[in-house]
Amino acid sequence: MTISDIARLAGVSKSTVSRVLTGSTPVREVLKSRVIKVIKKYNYSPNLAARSLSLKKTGTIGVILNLDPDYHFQDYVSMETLRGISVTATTSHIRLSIAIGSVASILPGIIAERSVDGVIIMGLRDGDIETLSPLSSDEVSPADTIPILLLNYSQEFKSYPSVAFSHEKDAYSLIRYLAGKGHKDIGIIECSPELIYIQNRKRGFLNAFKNLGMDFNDEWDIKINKVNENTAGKEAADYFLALQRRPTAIVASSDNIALSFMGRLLASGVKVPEDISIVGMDNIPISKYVHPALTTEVLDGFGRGKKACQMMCALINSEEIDDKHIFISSAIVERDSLLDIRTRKQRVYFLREKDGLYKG
Amino acid sequence: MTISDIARLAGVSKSTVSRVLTGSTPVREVLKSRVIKVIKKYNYSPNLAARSLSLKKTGTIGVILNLDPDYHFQDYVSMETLRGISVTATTSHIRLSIAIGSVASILPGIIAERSVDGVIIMGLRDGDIETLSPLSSDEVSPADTIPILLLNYSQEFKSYPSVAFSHEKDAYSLIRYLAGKGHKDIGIIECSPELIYIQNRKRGFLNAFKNLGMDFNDEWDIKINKVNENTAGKEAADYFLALQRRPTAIVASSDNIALSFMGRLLASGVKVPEDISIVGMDNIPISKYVHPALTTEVLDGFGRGKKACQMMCALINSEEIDDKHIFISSAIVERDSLLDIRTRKQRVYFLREKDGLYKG
DNA sequence: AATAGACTTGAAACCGGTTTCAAGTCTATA
DNA sequence: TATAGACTTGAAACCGGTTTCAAGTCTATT
Repeated sequence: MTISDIARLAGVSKSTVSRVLTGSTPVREVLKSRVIKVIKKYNYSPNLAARSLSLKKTGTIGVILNLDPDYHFQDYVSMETLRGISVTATTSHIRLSIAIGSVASILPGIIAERSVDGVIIMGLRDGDIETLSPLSSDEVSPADTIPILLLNYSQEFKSYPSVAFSHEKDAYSLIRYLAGKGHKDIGIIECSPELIYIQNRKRGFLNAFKNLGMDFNDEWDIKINKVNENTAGKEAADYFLALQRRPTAIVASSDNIALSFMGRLLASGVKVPEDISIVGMDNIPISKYVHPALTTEVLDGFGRGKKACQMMCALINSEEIDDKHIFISSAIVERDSLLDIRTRKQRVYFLREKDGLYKG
Repeated sequence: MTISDIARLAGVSKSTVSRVLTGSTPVREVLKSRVIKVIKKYNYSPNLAARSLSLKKTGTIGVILNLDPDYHFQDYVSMETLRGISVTATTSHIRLSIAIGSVASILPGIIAERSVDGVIIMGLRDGDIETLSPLSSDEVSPADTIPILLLNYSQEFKSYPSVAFSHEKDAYSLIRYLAGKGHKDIGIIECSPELIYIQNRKRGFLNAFKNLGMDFNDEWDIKINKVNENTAGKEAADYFLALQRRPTAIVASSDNIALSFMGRLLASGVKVPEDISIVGMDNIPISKYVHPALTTEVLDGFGRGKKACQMMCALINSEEIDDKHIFISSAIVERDSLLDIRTRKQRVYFLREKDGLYKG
């Protein structure tokens, strides 16, 4: 079923059918309704390839998950982001093309073949900047390139628009929050310290320590280069268990690390939160239901995806955008794995349905 | 940069450039190398829309995640499946277009606009069959439709090819395995009993009980209609805690349920596995690292995705396929949440790196 | 040396839409 | 009633590829 078939069946030219479809030019009511009837009858929808070719627009957004494709997704927040993008795209009748793998291997191809109108990149790393730069150099005419939107922010990438979590600010708030609960001795688990967001968080932590007049003990900052977050938690636990003097609270760079860290501590007879408080990040669903329930930072992945999709649509339509860089700030949800060491009271959380959020 | 530009720059006709690109017809070496040089120089790649229009093939596979888009992804295995599809597609130079939402609202559109060469549907439900059937009726000419591949299997859908887990057989094996550990009193948590795979599992369970001469106690079969698996676990725990006589082992329909169920039991002072053994399903990464480590059924999501992508490619190319229905069987990984009640010995698992698998 | 057959190549048609352009129709005004 | 201007519509060009078809060139055989 093509536009010519519809035209023939409705007794008009294909130009007229096209005008009815796009609404670009008014069509007499009598013809219009005749065309619509035929379209409905045969459930006709214009061929995407033909339309894209003519309009020089594909109606598709590309999403690159810049991950090692050989490893599991373990990343709840990324999946929530994807869901946010998808739901928003669907309501705008925009298609989504996704690819998992390195930006370097994926991006040049999709730009050359013009299969999408814009690209959203998740999880860009420092080294990947070299892949992007030739695309925005002076040699390339603007017509030969497409908008690129990043889902993380760094100084190095700041020429590209972004929708990212405000990790630095959030990390600062978290330390202030813990200090408010009486914690002065705070440890940090940094998993994959080469990741940009881990570095941003680190800056926030250090700033908070400095401004709050707290010591930052290097011995309590463990860096783990592990893709598998679960063994990272175990490794970190073994490290802290071996120390003479331990922090009263430990901040992990994800809930997965926090949970496996906590599992290992519990198995070793350490009491959480009585001996050590634990704070995670991500608010993965299970974190609310483990025992003790995990105190964690809530990252609104869905919101990030939604904003990203909206911003990408604006970029594609060359609309004015207010902010080139949008930041999504986190909240802290306090559950049982955190002890207030001034009162030595732990919250009894497990049965509650609703989380009380603290926005820093 | 278009094919005509390349042709002009190389001093040949665009037919010749096309022949160099597709390899459809031999081209003299001298011209060929001239064309290739120009293509390389300008990093040219044919426009996807134009190519699709001409070839009547998009080189794209559609994936529909038939989920309520308003709810979180919580499904590790589905994400692993997506990863399997993606990795396999990428190596075959095939694009992936994904959509999250109901089949009914998504499928007719993508078929009408011909934006993909085939569709893989995840999580089809019983009611959705009505959306599919008009597409395969006699009224529709074969040229107007595209291959559809399902990622779950049911009697009702069996006219469609599928790549699915062998839930019925696996459930049977699991009961036999538990019986081998001395468990005669086994409970079941069925979350969302309207789902096809839950029904398939149920059949396997019942068959096993019957064939092994074990009683199936209806009181120990709790059905929970909850989208949120975590509250489901809590609810199930409350139910079993209130019973006079409890089973010695409980099988949950996912790790998430098992973990929140276990969390609730532990918080109530019940010992796992001494009082109750727990078995999950999915083998989500964290299940290996909680305390006690969860015994669970391993579903090879990645493998399912890989097979699905391969099968879809075969369907698109109208190749002969050996089996219309491919089944991926699970394995059991035994960790600490399961007690052998003949010896009353629990395995000490937590520190082990490698899982010992049992294939039923 | 003539000719059949294989090989190579470019022109033109085609895929299915959108849009420009020009022609035809209708209405309003002088 | 003649004519300007607005409105409606179809023909044709175009988007950027692939493929058919026919013509030209080259080699091999008689």
